[in-house]
Amino acid sequence: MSDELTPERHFAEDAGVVLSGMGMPPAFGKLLGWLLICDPPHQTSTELAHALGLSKGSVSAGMRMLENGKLVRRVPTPGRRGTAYEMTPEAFLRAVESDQYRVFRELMERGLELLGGEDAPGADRLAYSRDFYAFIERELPQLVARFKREHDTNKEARSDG
Amino acid sequence: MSDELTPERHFAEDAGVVLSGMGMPPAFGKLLGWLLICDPPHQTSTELAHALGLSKGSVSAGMRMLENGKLVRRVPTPGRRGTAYEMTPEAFLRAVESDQYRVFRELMERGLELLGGEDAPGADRLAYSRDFYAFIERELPQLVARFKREHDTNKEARSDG
DNA sequence: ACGTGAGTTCAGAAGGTACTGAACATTGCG
DNA sequence: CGCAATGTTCAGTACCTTCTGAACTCACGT
Repeated sequence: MSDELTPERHFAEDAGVVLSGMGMPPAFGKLLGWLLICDPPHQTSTELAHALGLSKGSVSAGMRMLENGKLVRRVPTPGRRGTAYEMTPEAFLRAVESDQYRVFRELMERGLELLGGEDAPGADRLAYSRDFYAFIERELPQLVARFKREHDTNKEARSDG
Repeated sequence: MSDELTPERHFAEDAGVVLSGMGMPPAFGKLLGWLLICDPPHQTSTELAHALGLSKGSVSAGMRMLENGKLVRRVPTPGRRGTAYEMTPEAFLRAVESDQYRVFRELMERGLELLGGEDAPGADRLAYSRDFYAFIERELPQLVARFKREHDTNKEARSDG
């Protein structure tokens, strides 16, 4: 590992701090941050470990998490040794669409069952919150789709101009 | 603390598990879950501690966090001793609108600066992600507003019918 | 003004989690 | 087939966070 702090490395460390503040392991955030800006975009585990000063074990665990979340994918490395990864182009879109809202909605569904249904005394706030998360869960994918559409449109406009 | 597991208590414990899985202290989730369904809706610290089997210290810390996040507010308790809290009616709406997306966007702005601007080599993915979070940050409040509108409309329709 | 109950703060303990490093497995190349 | 390098697993460690319990402060009511 190099001890000098390149801008890339600096950003990866920042990402580690932010993500760990959200309950993820720091190494997870560092890997994600690095993969967001590294050149070339695909990196092997060894390269990642070296670039970020992490042990092979940490990289292995972190990459497994990233793969599970579909934030990263393996890329074939013909000729070269080892497995390389790169960030999914729409990693962050997926992260936002992800099931964090579903988890909340399900929690509240369970709560409504425990209380004895929507009309049970004291269930009004719970039902309202459940409705809200169901709404978000339903609408967010559409919002993301709209971003993609609008962004592509802008890109075309720029290259036309 | 009572050791029996009422439905309300059970739900609060569930909420503690879910929230702690998201990087929040378990006590924070328990308090939030309890306040979402308790009857009456306003509860003093002592009542909360008793209901959830938490120490006064934990309740104090947890309620401070909830207050900071504007998820809970103090309610005046004329006559009675102590401070009572109740959940903000739109607590979860606020939680979704909250600044988690801003944090990401700012992280990526910082990254772009470190790399030397939007056109720096390797900055394309970062710029795209930044655009995305900026978009979400902009649109989510509108989505939440739409939920409120539609929900109110539905309520009127129900009470009219 | 005093006493009582409520809330905050803080030090210490307990528990949990992430990281490391070494042993093991696996894959590609000579 | 063996060598070398890569990736995985796992036990141990170090760290960090949360919770408790006690001491303290504060405010109300009598």
